[in-house]
Amino acid sequence: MADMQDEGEMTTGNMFQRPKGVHDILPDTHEYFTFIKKVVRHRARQSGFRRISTPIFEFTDVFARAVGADTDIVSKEMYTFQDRKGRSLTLKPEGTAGTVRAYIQHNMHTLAQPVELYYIEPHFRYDRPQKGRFRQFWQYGFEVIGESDPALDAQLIYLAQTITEDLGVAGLFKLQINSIGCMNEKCRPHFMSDLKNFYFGKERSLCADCKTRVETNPLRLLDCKLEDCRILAELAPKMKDYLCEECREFHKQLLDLLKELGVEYVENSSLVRGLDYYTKTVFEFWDRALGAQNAICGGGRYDGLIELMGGAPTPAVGFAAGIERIVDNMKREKIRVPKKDDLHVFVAQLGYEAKKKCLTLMTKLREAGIKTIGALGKDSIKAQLRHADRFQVPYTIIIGITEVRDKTAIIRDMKRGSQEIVAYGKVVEEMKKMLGKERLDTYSPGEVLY
RNA sequence: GUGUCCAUAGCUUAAUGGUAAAGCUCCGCUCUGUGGCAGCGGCUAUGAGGGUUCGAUUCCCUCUGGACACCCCA
Repeated sequence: MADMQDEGEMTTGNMFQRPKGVHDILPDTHEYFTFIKKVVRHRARQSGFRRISTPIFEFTDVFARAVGADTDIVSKEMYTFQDRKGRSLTLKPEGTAGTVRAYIQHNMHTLAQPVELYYIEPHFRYDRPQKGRFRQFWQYGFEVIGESDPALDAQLIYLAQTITEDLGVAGLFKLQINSIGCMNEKCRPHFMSDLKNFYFGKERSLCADCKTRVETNPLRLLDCKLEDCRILAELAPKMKDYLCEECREFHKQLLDLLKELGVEYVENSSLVRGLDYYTKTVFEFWDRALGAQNAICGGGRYDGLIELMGGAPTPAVGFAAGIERIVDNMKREKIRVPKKDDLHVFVAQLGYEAKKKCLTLMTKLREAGIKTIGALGKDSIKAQLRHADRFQVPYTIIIGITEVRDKTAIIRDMKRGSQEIVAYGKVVEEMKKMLGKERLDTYSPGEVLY
């Protein structure tokens, strides 16, 4: 497990740096995050998924048990620390373990099955950062717990596909799919023992990592990228030939249903995924350009996990997608997202009496759904108008001592450079009229996003 | 965890073993009640620590951070 202190203390001096691999999401990028969350929520609701948030940290065992002690995630990528009573806690590296823990703990098996949940949460992995990979990153994910049927897998994959389409990046990715069988004696265990036998005596030809994998995690031998290991992997027994009757039929149906749904896929027998809990279906959406960090989305079926975590035997399937990677792709493709932050009106004031009037006027404008900003800290009209220009507002309202005295206000059309004088009491009404079909930002609790 | 490259102002870049330069931005003024343009002025920097040296921003070491790849994954 990663020791959180092995990188020393933060920099001294008059400037703070960020810890390695974390980043600030600035307003321009948040436009993308907001949009993605909106799409996810929309598609989730359409299919009856309901949102869940599990804690940022859990007892370390939750992940060690669910993800698998010998996986890379658990053995070297977790943010693990002790609390004041010496209990080992870990920042969540993925979303399924916590969700399953919650399913069991809250007796969700008493709800109508399958239980369909989704999440949009930050996750943490202690890993060397690079393109599309950070130590804190956001994922949205979907889990369908409580029933087993290829149609559920198909529907879930279709949902994953639909969301990437909505986000405009579907064309960049292609679905890779495989079945890694189940724990039935005749299925994966049989395959594993034959796989071990195949590698028996061939250890010399393997890389250091793979030498240990033979014992700890033989499945991963199949997707080692090193040349020599790959040659052996080609010759090794194929899971496809070992699937039990049930798994074989399950997978066949799934592929058939995907065709029915019009989802393109590539069968990839070396796709095994780095988490131990998967059974039967595994899939990832890969960058067609075949770069590094090419998966934006991955998941699969995990029929054994709920039982492994202490619940009743319960089948389930799920996936998660990396939001930063999607944003990267959207930016690269120059995909624009709807901007909801554009301002409608700038309020400029001249003199203390006018400033007082402006304070209340701004409040009224905002209550009416007109997105309003001012520069109450600036005194010169020049500086204020320059500000108005910077914010690209269509209109500026100007109130000075003359206007206070006459109970009026000036409304300036910033594009045309023309302006007119209106009665102070009618400003809000007048502004609404001028903004016309602009979407006003009225408050409705159901629409609050965060 | 491994490898390669990198770190000068808010941003982009320049220069030097001997007082660090510019463009853009920001703020102000010209213009004391009207933005975009122009002119002028101002603020702000050698990531941190140590070493070599008369002197280090420059050379060396360590740390921290950044970029990319490997491993692995979202």
